[in-house]
Amino acid sequence: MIRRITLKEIANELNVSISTVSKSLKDSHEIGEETRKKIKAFAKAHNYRPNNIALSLKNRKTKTIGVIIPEIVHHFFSIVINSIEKFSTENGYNVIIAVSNESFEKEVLNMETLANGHIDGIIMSIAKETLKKQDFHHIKETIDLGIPVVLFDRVISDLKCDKVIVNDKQAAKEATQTLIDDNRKNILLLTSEDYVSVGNLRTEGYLEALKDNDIIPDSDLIIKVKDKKGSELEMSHLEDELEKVLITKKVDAILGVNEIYAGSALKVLKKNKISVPKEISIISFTDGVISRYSSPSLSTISQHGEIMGERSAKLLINKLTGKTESNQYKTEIIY
Amino acid sequence: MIRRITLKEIANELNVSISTVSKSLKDSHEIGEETRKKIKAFAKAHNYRPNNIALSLKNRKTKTIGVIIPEIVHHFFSIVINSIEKFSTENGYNVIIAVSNESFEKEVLNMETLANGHIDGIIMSIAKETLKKQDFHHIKETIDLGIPVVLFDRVISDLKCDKVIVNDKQAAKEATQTLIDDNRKNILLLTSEDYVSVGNLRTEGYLEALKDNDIIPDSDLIIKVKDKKGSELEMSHLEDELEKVLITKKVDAILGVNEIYAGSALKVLKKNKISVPKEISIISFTDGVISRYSSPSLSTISQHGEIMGERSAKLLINKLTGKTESNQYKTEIIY
DNA sequence: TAATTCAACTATAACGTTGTAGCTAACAAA
DNA sequence: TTTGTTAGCTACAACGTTATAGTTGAATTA
Repeated sequence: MIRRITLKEIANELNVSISTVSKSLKDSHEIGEETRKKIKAFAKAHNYRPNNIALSLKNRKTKTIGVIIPEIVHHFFSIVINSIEKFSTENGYNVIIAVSNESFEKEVLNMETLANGHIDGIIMSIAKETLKKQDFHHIKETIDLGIPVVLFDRVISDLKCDKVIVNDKQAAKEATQTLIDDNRKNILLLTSEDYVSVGNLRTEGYLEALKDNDIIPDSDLIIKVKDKKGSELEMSHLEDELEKVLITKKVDAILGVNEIYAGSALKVLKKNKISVPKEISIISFTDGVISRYSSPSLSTISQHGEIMGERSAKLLINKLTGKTESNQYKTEIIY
Repeated sequence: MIRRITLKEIANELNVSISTVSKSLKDSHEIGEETRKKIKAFAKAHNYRPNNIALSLKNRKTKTIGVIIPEIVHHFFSIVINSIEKFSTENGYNVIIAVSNESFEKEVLNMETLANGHIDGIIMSIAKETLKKQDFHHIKETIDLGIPVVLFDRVISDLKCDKVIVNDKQAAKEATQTLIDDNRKNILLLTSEDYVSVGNLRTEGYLEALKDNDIIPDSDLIIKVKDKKGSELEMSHLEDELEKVLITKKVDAILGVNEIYAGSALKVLKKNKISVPKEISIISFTDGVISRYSSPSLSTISQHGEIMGERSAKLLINKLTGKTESNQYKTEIIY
């Protein structure tokens, strides 16, 4: 086991001062060429690497970005992380991951840990429970400490930070319009509870499209899926409810606010031998793999995970490198 | 913006020395109770948090684990990461993510960055290209620096580190046996090229099971999928080949070494109106979501991503905390 | 010859901690 | 009175780095 060599050790070995070594390695002209060469050769031979922790302490910069996401085993979020990681690495930043598991408490804890630790800034998507509670003190405090934050996808508006969102309302509206244009007017909406802003916006878009086409929304056709962490149970519940609606109501299209819901719908339709998309057409927000392997394919509305990750990372890194004013906040909308 | 308060600042405010503050906050009995109380109250009021970077420098410990994986948008790996993150957080460690994208060069780079940076140890799964090259100098060097490494899933045996693997050979053998017991003796194997140890072991298991049952392996029934990064192309190539075999050969079962291959197979079978599992049964190694939403469901062999992640993290943290000898290496096999 | 300049280096402080050793005043023991 | 003990504090070094402000000795200038 070979411990990494330090400037001090090099200095001792070569009988010069630490400063001389430091400056030589930085090719400072304060140091004579001969000495410089000798020191650089020695450092190279001993595979010298500066200690990044010491540098972090000195520069008050860690070159590391913290990412807090609600889930990691989730196609959309894993795409975003991948994209954040890619862009960050290209720009000399490391990425630390923290998972809130949709829990408020865990999110607060994650935030604390990151804010006290080895990171320069945070990219996050807010947990469902946090959105429900509407308690964002932890985010505010982090921002107050001078740690830049970028929110993506699940965002709240009154925080002093950059944001990256999909124009969910517009996208849902357009999707709904597509269905209507296809002469499908009995559109079942599978959405989440109201406190999830994304689901909410998509519902708004859906409603707006109906209104534009003078269709009166039928509340029986809007299923708000209750979020019971256990998800398995949640899904079977959704499936039951769905089956009920399909019997009592005429439905010729389904709009799902995420791929899990749409996947469940597909399953129910198959079970009931309803042909897709002939009898019922499904459109879903997704970035998932599911649709790729289910037949028939679902029409999908991309959530642009990749763009989202890159934009978020770019916004944060621009703040960190001083390329954008630290007191000016942008909201990027991805169409 | 409020900068975090330091010991020095507290000391100045209260007209005591830095040592006194440090000791008070650690409840040292060297300091009088009154002074201690006063300092603790002041620190609390000003929300004092120790600077973890300074501590890292002093203690030569960062309480951070680096993870290098070939891909992140991948169900198996995302499960492993999730599990690593969970276990690590519970034990006071942060997790830094690096993605090799199956590239040797990127893996070496990742390794370098991590080894110079804010981490105490590394958990990794080796990139395909690295396995192909059989060049592991970067891993060796990291280990030589005294940074403990844990390998999972894609492992090579002659490195001085802990390893966590699935008993792939055994699992494949058992799966194959199941098929044979079901009176399916014309089993098509969809596997990867030989340098991927996992695929290789599974192939071995497959062959062994055939041998045990006195079935002579038919090389036409073993499709080794060439890995062309682009994956889309790769898949359509696989599908073509598969279709060809299905025409020329009798096949009553398919064993896929991963879920992507199995998914493709399923697609082809559907396209050709071959009923699954009546005419052809599919068994696949996977942890994926795909099978959950494809009908009929694939029989799957779990890769135990969760257990794998946890075991890896546990092995590493045990090394880091000195619970296990630093020069003793374990290989854990998950059945 | 004395003052000036300059190249080539070194010393020091600082980033925020902590542990060890050292100091001081008060009191007890001899 | 002198010595010893102790409580309660402070000073200092160290972790590894860099930027700023010195310090040399030799060559150049007046």
